[in-house]
Amino acid sequence: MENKNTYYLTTAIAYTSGRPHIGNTYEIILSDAMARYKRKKGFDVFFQTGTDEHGQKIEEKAAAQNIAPQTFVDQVAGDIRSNFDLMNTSYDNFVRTTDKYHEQQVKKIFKKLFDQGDIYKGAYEGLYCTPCESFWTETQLVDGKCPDCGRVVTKTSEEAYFFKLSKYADRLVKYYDEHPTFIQPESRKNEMINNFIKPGLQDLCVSRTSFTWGIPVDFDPKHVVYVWIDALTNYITGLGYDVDGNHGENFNKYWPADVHVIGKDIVRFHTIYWPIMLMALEVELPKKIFGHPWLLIGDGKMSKSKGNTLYAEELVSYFGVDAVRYFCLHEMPFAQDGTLTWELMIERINSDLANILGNLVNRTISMTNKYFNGKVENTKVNEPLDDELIQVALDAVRKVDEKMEVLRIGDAIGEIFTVLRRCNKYIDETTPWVLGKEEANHPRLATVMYNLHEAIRFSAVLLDSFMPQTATKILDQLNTDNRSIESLSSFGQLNSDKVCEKPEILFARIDEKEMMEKINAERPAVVEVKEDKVPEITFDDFMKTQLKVGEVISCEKHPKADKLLVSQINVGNEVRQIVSGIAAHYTPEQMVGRKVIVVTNLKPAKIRGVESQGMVLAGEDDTCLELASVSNLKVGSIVR
RNA sequence: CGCGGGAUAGAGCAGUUCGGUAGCUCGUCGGGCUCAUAACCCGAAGGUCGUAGGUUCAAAUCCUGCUCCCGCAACCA
Repeated sequence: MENKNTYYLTTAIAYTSGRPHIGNTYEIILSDAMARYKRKKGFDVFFQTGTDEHGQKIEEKAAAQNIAPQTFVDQVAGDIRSNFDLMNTSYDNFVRTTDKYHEQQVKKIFKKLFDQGDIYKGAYEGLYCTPCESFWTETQLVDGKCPDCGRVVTKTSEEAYFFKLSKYADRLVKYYDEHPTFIQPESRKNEMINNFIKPGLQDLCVSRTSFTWGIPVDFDPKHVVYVWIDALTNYITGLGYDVDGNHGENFNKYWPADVHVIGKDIVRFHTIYWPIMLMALEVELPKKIFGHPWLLIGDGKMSKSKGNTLYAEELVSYFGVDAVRYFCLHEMPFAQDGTLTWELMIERINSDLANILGNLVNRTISMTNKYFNGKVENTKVNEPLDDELIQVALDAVRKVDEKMEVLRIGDAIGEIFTVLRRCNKYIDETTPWVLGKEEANHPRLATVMYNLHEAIRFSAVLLDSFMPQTATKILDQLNTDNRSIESLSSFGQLNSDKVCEKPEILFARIDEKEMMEKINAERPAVVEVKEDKVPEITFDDFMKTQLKVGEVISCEKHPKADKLLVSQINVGNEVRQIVSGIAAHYTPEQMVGRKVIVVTNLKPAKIRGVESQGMVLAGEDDTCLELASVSNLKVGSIVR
């Protein structure tokens, strides 16, 4: 195998259906740290990211706003790009699946695969509910009927193109075996083999006729290319891949990819579909797929309905870019989902960035100014005590590299902080303020300060891949331009024997209580803005809704759904059966006897097979759900 | 039995592959220091490793059952 000095890494391309939240942003921060580190190590790095801009969802969203899909994705892609830029990420190329060169190649790839027999025209068979225009599988049906409307479904088939995956299954497994680190973390490899490959790979549906916002199939224009071939191929089209072999320079130079960094939810597409596609195209396979974990907010996954979505912009506005980068990179476990809360964020900033890092730089530079007017000089009055500090700094260079090799980014940063902690301890051990009192001790003091500067320089050079702005600030303050990783090969290469600046606070300590008050005061405003967007209705519109007081006579759990309760409710002239999604908050016992407000003229519907004849009113915020209840009104009373 | 992940000190996590004294960071308490951003350094308390069994000289780690949590799916009239 040739020893190439290039390094190609990619993120997954972001779907342009809406504004990217911090979980989406996390992926590019992670990748950026890897890209920067490899560059520092001397690799010729090509770092690609981009946006996935086709599909039904986007077509619908654009239609809802009454704008062209292209206009819609232009806007969102712009938002995503500025989000990435805000985080100071150093991507070399930003691919959009609506880019002309990409669309052209996708068409050609599809044609080639068809011509060579890997793609064939078949029928997408399923159980179709005509009124709902939806396909369902056996298991999705409720009592053999459409889970949406309860009507009878018919076995229908729709014309579609399929990719013969099974043909390549053996080769894929062989590739896994020959490249044991292909899938990271490794646990996901077994998941893929056991769940998808062993049971036999199903042919993959690679075209759609149900929407038009996509790349048309050249030779059969009522089809558009479905997401797999469209999106995954960006990794090669972005480099200038050409089906006919007239590749761009970048493709010849950088392919195969060294690593695709992706979310753990799409590991399957990248470790099965994508390699098989490449085999069919006779293109080399990527070397590694890293399925990173998710960044969770508080207890659960981010969701707009919970109101716990966090955006990078917002976090940056409170804490700054590097603090957010630090948190994402350091606090995320390798294989397990990580948690982000405001409190944890503040805790890490105070403890790690302000106390250990910022304060160290500050106190060191202050002392240099105080004792030597900013002059740094290695007087080489060494004591055995110094050796440990020096060793820790040297070890860190190797350890960071080892951790980065196995994609343990959080652990790599931890190694840098070990050096910083050791520096603080070294100050305590050498007590510069005591040495400073006697002129005779100044040569020793100068060495102590030199060692400190040098150890800090080590840390800053290593930190540069993770917190570039901070690293630059530190090195500027140290007034050194010796910033290469090579300059860490031995201790003592600090070339700033001249001066250093007055210390500047790198990270201010945050008063948690104050900050939380500020955040809480500012954030609910966001929710209110959203509500303003709900269109006005007239009085007549409102009066179309009939609301009555009803009393719950009996209540039980829905037999086929965890979140639902089925209540029998007396609304005066009759008893209604109503299904409500409140099982997480109320037990059936708590429901019985309660007087609630019921929408009585709502069109009945089947929910998970049980008929619901109305709706019980309830309110919800981010922490609780509560029924709207009355106590004195008679059953059957009209509510307005 | 729909699929998958998880349960380790008050909080966030490592350790589980390949059994051998239960670890890190934050927080708490006590002490030291004063160069520094009420920062730094030292020390202490705090865990029957979800639960019940099994294998073993030895189990957080391997095996089996169970409970609870979380995602996906379904669904929120």
